[in-house]
Amino acid sequence: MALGNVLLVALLHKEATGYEITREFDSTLGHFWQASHQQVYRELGKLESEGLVAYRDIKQEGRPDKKRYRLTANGRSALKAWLQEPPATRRVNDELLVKILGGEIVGAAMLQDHIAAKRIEQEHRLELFQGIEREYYKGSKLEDLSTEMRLLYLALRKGIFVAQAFVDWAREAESLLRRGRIV
Amino acid sequence: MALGNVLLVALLHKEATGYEITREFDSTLGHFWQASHQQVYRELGKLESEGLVAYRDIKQEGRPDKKRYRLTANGRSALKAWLQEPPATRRVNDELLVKILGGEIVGAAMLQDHIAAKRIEQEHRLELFQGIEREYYKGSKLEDLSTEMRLLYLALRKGIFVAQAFVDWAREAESLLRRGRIV
DNA sequence: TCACAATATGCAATAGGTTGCATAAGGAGG
DNA sequence: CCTCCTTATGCAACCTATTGCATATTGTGA
Repeated sequence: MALGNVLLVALLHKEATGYEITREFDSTLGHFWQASHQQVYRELGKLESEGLVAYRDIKQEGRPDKKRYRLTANGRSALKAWLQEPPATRRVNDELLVKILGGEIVGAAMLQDHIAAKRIEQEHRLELFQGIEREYYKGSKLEDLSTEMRLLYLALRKGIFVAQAFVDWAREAESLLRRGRIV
Repeated sequence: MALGNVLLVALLHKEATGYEITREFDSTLGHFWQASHQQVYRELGKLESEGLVAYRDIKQEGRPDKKRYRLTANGRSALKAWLQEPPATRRVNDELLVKILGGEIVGAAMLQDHIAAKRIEQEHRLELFQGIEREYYKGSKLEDLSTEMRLLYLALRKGIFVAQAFVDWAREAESLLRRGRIV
């Protein structure tokens, strides 16, 4: 039921259509959770049938009506119950590490390529996050921002710490491989 | 097909039964990839039907025969092809961050609890990894170890960097929450 | 002695996620 | 003018993963 609860969080401060929520999964919310538009529509339908969200139709000519969803009182209390549960532990599935383990049959150069590609990805992420930090959080005091923005700050800092750690590790690993110390 | 390829990596240096591979998913390999015994047996059956692994029966009295699986030549080349593909990008699903985003309705104390629980988990991980590093890698030179052990060293270092970053972030976040700076 | 964990396999049902396709109109660029 | 992108929804088939159950023996601790 995790995705359902993520949708409830997305509807916490505003009403939205499935399409708008999908847009959010492509931007900010996508750094927390990812879902396809098919998943979003299917799950919104399920939440509606359970009475956790309700929608009103927005008439449109020539195309299907929009459904603008909002949280119901039941939805709000179901969300609260979920938020109070300790977060579930996710299964570890680290394809890069598995590929490193098979490094003997592909060689050091291939491993360096794989690691460098991920490092560059994380460097971009890091720059993006640091840019957001400078733009929104470095000028003003935390107290002057909305609660939502302050909570986002915690999440942003997590992104920065973890991305930086990955980049640091990748540089070390690439250097060891380059110097022929591993394979 | 990711799990299938992980099983091929597990069979790279040795033959093994489904049960033995499941044991590995509970120990070292579990830090890279996790899978249940049901998944392992099902996937081994599929790999066998595709000719990527083969087994010979080990007779046992009173209980079902063991199947000792080994990599075939086809399996080895399928694995090589997979190892050369750049690792797929995993969907982001960070339940803790989503719960932080909903922090307004549960309050600072609950968020601190959730973050602290994850921090303690990562602190244990970190201690475990640092223990392994001291035991296997601090005494001897990297060159004196097997290739497999050297590759494991890269993975171990990743675990240390990432766990440390999480712990550092968690301490910062807990401190901000404790001082009432967020909610 | 009795219960429970470990060894060793596997099926079935359900839940969750991916991929492909379909519809339909307006606007932008070549 | 024609194609592609964006807006806006959704079904169906498939693949992957989880949960619950089932079997059968040996060894260990209470």
